[in-house]
Amino acid sequence: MPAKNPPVLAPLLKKLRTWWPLSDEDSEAVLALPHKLREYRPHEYIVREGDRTHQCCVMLSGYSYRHKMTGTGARQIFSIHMKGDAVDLENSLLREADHNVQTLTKVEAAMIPIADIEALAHERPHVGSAFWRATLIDGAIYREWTLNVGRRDARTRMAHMLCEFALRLEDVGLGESTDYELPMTQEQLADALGLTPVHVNRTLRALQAEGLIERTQRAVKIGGWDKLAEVGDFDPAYLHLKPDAMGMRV
Amino acid sequence: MPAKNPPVLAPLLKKLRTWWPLSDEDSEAVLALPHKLREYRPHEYIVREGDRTHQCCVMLSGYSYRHKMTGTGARQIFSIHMKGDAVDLENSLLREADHNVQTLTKVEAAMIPIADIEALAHERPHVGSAFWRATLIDGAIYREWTLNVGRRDARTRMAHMLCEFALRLEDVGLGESTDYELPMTQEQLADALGLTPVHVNRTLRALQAEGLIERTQRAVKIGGWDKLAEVGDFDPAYLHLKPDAMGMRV
DNA sequence: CGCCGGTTTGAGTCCATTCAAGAGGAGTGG
DNA sequence: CCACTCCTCTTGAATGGACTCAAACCGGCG
Repeated sequence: MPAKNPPVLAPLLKKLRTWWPLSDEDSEAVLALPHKLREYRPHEYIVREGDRTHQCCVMLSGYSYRHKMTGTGARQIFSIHMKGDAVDLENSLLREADHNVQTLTKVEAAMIPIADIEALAHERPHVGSAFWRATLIDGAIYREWTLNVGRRDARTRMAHMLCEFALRLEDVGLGESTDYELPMTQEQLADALGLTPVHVNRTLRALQAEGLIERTQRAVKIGGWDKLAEVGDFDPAYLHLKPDAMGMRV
Repeated sequence: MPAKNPPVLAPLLKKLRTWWPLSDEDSEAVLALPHKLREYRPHEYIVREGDRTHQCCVMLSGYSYRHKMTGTGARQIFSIHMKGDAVDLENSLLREADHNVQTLTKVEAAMIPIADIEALAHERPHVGSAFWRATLIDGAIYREWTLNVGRRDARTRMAHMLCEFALRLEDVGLGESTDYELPMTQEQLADALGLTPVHVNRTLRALQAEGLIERTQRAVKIGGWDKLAEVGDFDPAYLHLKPDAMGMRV
């Protein structure tokens, strides 16, 4: 079922172009990647640890997250994914999946056979470079996440993460950097931060009491970006956002 | 100063071949990458946060580590690197370095201009794929590190890390998996594990009291691999080692 | 209306931290 | 060869940030 609608893979292309200038031909080749549309329900697994997947899931709408569990059942979330993210390259390019990817909300996705991505990367080296770079940026985000979990206290950790989400969501055009949707339960926040749900609750409410954030239902409003960034020890350099996007903030 | 000695970049080639079969021509092209030899002293910076590097440092001997500091001066180590690792691809391919790489011991390295690596990846797509995969594996190791720091207690964390080092060192042919050199101070171990040096000391000595490890000077001897792996909740899948290497253990 | 998943709050506990002091080892200089 | 210094390791005691246990509250939904 080859692509008919030109713009379906546009979010992927946008992401790839961030760090590598692609010619019109290269761009069209990306958009022409064969794919099938697929919809996931909330809380559905996209990839499960141990799976051998042969296609890559590019997100078009909704949110998902990457996680893994310890032998005792404790869970750690590594990252949140949104529009434009290719969510299981790491799993399908290596032997077998070493972690899980699960949806947070309903997700619309384009499934691309991994073989076609590889073939395209070989035919068009610039596309290959763009994918490679996207992978490197994911790595940078993982590292910051580790620093956050390993060396910051609960309050700082939480503020930092809220700042990261703000900028990433803004970057892909979802919400303002000071007011965005965040469909995570406190338990999921806890798993992302390496805390317990109870302590997340207290931390959140402390930030709220200070007027740094406002949390209604599943949305976050930031009252005073600069202050929150300071509390969260947040420097967006590691996100490697587009130069012009960088200028807008901090 | 182009390469004359054929085998200088052999460790890099070995690593690249682990996950992608390279033809003889591709292999020779990798070995023929222009490079300069360089030596670093212990504790010297290879890359500093904020640097813009234009060459890639491939380690030939010695150890180095990747780290970043919070605004309050707390440090988190993300990974340890050894023979064959290309240590600053992430930094030189993106705009500017978002973290530091520093030597642990004396290091011999081959410095390759990043432009030559990119050119080779473009000319020879299989080489590009091999580099890409190496990056993906680094990502997998970061994720496990995060899980370790975020969701395991000190004892488990330490055991897990010692297991990881054992297998990785064995894989590159440095020491046995049950007896290896580990030139890290307890303070560095603490920064890697997200603990304090004092608590690392207590944890180490507790493991030793149980007969699980023996630590003399800067070396580790593992007394009972299976037991340590169990204590450390260690499953080597995330390292994505070669299939045949995997069979040897666990 | 009553269930159910998620949130909120309190009280007590514990793992890891902080503070502090001493011991061991390697290197330097007199 | 011995002092002296610096760095790392070791151990004890007290503290504290985050956890556990537990109960109540809330809003959405069948």
